[in-house]
Parts: sequence; C-alpha cells; structure tokens
Amino acid sequence: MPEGPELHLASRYINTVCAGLIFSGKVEKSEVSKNPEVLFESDAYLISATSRGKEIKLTLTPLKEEKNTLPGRGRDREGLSQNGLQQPMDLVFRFGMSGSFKLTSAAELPKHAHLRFYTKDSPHRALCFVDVRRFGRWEVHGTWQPDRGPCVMVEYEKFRLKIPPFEKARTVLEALQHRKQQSPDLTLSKKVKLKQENPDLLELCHAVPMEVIHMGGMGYGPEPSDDAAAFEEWLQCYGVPGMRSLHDGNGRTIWFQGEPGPMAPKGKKSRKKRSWVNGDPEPPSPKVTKPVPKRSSKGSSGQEKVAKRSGRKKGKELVQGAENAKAHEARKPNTRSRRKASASQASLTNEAPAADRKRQASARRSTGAATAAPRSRRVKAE
DNA sequence: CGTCCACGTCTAC
DNA sequence: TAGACCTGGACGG
Repeated sequence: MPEGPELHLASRYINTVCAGLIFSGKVEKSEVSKNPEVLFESDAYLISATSRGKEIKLTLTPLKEEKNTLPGRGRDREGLSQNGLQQPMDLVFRFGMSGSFKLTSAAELPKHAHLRFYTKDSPHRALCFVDVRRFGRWEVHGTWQPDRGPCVMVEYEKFRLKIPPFEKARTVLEALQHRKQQSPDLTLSKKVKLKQENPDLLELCHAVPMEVIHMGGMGYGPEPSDDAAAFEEWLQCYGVPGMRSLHDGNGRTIWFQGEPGPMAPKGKKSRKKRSWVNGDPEPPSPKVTKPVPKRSSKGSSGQEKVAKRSGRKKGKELVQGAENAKAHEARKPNTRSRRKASASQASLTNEAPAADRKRQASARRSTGAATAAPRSRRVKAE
C-alpha cells in the first residue's frame, strides 16, 4: 500500500473507523516482525492518524488520568510519567511495498497483521497494521523522517522552489518557458483557464495524487466492500495494454507512452536479474517493450479477473518498437484494455478535441513515474 | 515444481 | 550502486 495517496487514504480511513472507538490494553506485535515492540498500555485510549507523503503517524491518546493499577508492572514500558500514567505516544509507519491498515474482528486477525490495537468493548476488534512482505517499518515515538521530501498532497507549494541543481530539468523548464511565451497577450482569466486545461508537470504532481484521494476506495472506503477495480480502471498508463515499459538503471519498470526519450537506458543495462543462469547466454535483448498482457486462454472461462499489472515477459515474447492498435486488438480483449486502447489512440493525436483534454492529460499518468529515479537524484518528491 | 515479478526503502561494499 | 529484506500470485514446464 505504498504510494503517496494511499498513505493519505490510510490515515483518513483510520480517523474514520476509529472515531468514537475506545481502545484498551497493550499493543500487540506479531512474533515474526523485526520491528520494535510498542510498549504502550492503557485501559482506554484513542487512535488518530495523520499522513505526510509516504509516512503515516498514529497517535495513541489515553483517555483520562488513569492510574497504573499494578505498580511495578509497567516499569518496562516507555512513556510513563513519574506517577505511572501512560503518556500519549506517536508511532510513525512506512508501508514498504505492501503495508496497510485494517480494522477487523479481533477473533479473526488477518494474515500478516504485525501490529494490533484492540478495542475495549466487545465484540473486540483490532486495528491492524497488515504487511505481507514485511518491508514496512514503524518507529516508536517516531517523527517524520527529516530527509524526506515534502508531501505532494498537502505541501505541494514546497515543490515550487529549491529544485535540486542536478535535476535534469531542461525539458520541463523549456516546456514551461515555451508555454509562457505562447500566451503573453492573453487576459488573466484566459491564462488561468489555459493553465487548468493544460496543467504542467509540477501541477500534475499534485493534481494526480489528489485525484486518487478524491476517488477514495483503495480498501479504505467506508465499506469493507473495497474497490481495487476502480483504481485499476483509473490508471492510465501503469500496466495498461498498449502502453510501453522499460527498466531503468535500478531495474525498476517504468511505464510510459510514446518515445522513451534521450535518457532511456540502453538495452544491456536494463536487466538486473539474469534470466539465463545456465548455458544459453542469450543476450539480454530488448530495450523498449510493449506490455503483452499475457492472458493465457486457459482458465478464462468468461469471468477472468481484471488484468493484473503486466503479464510476465520474456525476451522472445517482447514486441519491439512501433506497435499499434492492431497488435492489442488481437490480444485478449477485456473491457479495460478496450477502453484504454481507445484512450491511447485519442491521445496520439496532438489536437484532441477540447472535451478530451482532461483525458489526454491523464493519459500521461503513471503512478510509478515519480518513483523512478534514485533517491539522491530525485526531486525530493515521492 | 521453478522462475519472475510486485505500489520501497535500507545498508554494506 | 548492488544486493537484502519478504510473501505470494501468475505463468511455464
């Protein structure tokens, strides 16, 4: 559950489902987790959350001035004042690749629930930090990690200044400059309108995550019904049939539409893990790939799952270069790929009809895009 | 069964 | 700048 907007949704979710809930007792950590114990104990406490970029902070607040009923028992706990009262505690979480929060029945904890906060009243429930891959971290008495970039959702203005000097900004800046020169004689309102219809890259860094937040869902909707499909449907580039992808210097898959651009990794470097360990020293061939959503014909008995991300790709299966609608029409059709196919078609035209502008802008989206560059070089956004 | 892949850091060379 | 840290789903044989 790692992307910026998702962390924000997680904090909203927590504040919603924990509103009015009273928690009690100790905070429980799974055996297997290597994260620190949370030595917090209170007869009655509240949980609230805030997020900042890809971090989320839980605040545990004891309800009243309760006495520690068992003197000495709490000695090993942190955050106790002299008289044995439990003080409020902040926990800062990072979600790694798979972290999330879930309020569930305490009787049936979900798998991989590595930190549990139990409600006071029965039927007991548990707010769980669920994290399949355990890349997620939490820190007791945590604070926002100091060397992180601003939050694209709530601190967007901070991206306006202090652009790292080594950022390859030429293209971006030239584009902005170009835009400026284009419309020197327009009225202010016309300029504003133009800007809204053609948001620049920086504005999109804000607008796109905000769109996800307003969409809601992501497992953090009011109902447990959940709606991952809506998000998949919303994605314009990432994992979408017809879009292209390649691997950057760190082996990360970058999704995009159209030309990869002058900084594109040159073939050889792009494969991190060798897939040809024994014999068959086949050169790691392709550079630019079209995702071939390999939905094998087997098992597709009408109710196939929504195409999940990209299919598995091997060299020989990769389709090179300038492919087209034909290619993916031949592929497994589903509603999603169909819709996307037409969307990308539309955006190939420079002059999209005005009604399609918004869609055209979003066709550039890939939620993975901002995570592409190595940390040290990145505009400190995530 | 085995291989590859995944929304991210984190740290040891 | 490579691995390391993990589980599990999709796919291939």
